Amino acid sequence: MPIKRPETPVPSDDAKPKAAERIRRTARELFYREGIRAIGVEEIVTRAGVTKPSLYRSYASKDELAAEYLRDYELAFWKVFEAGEADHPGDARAQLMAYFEGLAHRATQAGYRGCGLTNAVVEYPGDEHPARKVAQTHKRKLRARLVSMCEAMGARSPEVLADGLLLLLEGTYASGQLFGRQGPARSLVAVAEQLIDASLR
Amino acid sequence: MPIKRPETPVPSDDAKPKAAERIRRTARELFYREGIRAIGVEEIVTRAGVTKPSLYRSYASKDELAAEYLRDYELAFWKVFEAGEADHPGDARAQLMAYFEGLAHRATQAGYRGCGLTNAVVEYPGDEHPARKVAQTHKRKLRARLVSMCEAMGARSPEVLADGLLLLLEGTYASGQLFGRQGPARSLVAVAEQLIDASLR
DNA sequence: GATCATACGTACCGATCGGTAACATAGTCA
DNA sequence: TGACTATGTTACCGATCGGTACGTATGATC
Repeated sequence: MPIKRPETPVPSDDAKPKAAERIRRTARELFYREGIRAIGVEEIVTRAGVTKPSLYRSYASKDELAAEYLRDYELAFWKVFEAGEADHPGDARAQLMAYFEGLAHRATQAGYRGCGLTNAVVEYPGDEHPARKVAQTHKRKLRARLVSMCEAMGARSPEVLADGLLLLLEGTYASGQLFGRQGPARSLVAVAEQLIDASLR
Repeated sequence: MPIKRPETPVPSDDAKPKAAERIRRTARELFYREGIRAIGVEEIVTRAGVTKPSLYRSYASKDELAAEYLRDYELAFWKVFEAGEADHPGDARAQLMAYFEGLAHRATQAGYRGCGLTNAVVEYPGDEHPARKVAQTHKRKLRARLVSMCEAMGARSPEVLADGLLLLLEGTYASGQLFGRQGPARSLVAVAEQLIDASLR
C-alpha cells in the first residue's frame, strides 16, 4: 500500500482548502449569471454545500468575495484574450480579430450576460467598492494593451483606434444582453475590420 | 374675485397628485445615480418627504416604480436624441452626429452613470422583470431608428452601419462610467465619422 | 354644519440581508 | 496518546428589505 502523501506539495504557501474553493467557484457562477447584488451569501454557501462561517473565514466580507470573483474573472479574460497570440504570432490584428470573432459568437447566444467586470461597475457606482476598483484597474490595463496593439498594426492614431475598438468591445458586452440572438454584436467583426482599415496609414 | 376653477381640467382621466410626482422625481434621480437595487423604497419616500403607503397607492410595487422610471427616462432620451432634427432637417448624418457630440461630452464628465435603460438590464438579468422589458423594447426601437437613419444616409449596408453605431453608443455608455474624464468616449465622434465614411457607397 | 370621498401618516408585518459567537470535528506531529 | 491547528456546524445577531392594516387630516358638496 503506497504511503499517502499530502495533497498539497511541500512549498505551497497558499493552498486554498476545499470549502473556500467551492465557495469561490459557486460565487463566480452566481455573481456572473445573476449579478452580485442579486445574490445573497446564504445562497452562495447553500449552493456550495457549506455554511456561512466557512465563507467568512476565507473572505473578509461579501464585497471582498466579489472582488476576488472579479480577479478570477480577469485572469480568465486574459486567457481568452491572449489565446490568439499562439495562432498568430507577431500579427496584432489577427490576434485581436480572433478575440473579436469569439466574442461576437458568445454575445449572440441566448442568456449572454456581458462582461462581469463592466457589470460590477454598473452595480456599484461608488468609487470605494473593492469590486469596482478591480474592474476599473483591469479596464485601464486593457485599454493600454489595445493601444500597443494598435501601434503594432501601424495605425495613424493608435489611441483613437484603440478607443474605437474599446467602445465596440464594451458595446458588444452590453448589446449582447440587451438584444437576443440577432443583436448588433453579429456585426462586430465587420465593423471592426472597417474601422481598422480606415485607421491604417 | 374669479371663480376658483379646479386644478385639473374636466376631461383629465389620470392627473397624478402631488406625492406621487415627488416620489417619481426622487426615484428617478436616486435610481439613476445609485442603481435600482441599491435604493430602498424607504429612502425614496424619505427623500421625497412622503411615506411608504403614498408610494404603494400610486405604484403597485418597487419593480413597477422602476419600470415607470425607465418610461420617463426613455421619454427624456428621445427628446435629446431628436433635438438635432430641428437644427439639421433632412440631414440624418448631422442629426446623429449632434447627438453623438453631446453624448461624448456627457460621458467624459466625472460621475457619469451611463444609460439608465442599459443599466437596468444589467441589474435585472431575468426576462420577466418589468423594468427590463421597458428597456429592451426601447433598445429595439432605437435600433430600428438607427437603421432608417443609416438608410437615409445612403449606407451600403444600413443594418451593419446601424449595428456599428449602436455598439459605439452602448460602448460609450459603459466606458463613460468605467473610465473617468479621459476615457475612450472622447474619441466617439472621430470614430463614428470614420465608420460612416467607410460605410457610404 | 354634517357628509363623504380622497389623500396622507403611524406603526407594524414577516422575510431576508450581511455577519458572528460558541462549539464540534478531523488531521498533523510530537 | 495528547496538544495544536484548521476546518466545519448550529444558532443567532441587529438592520434593512418590500409591503400593508388601519386610523387621521383635508376639502368640496349639500
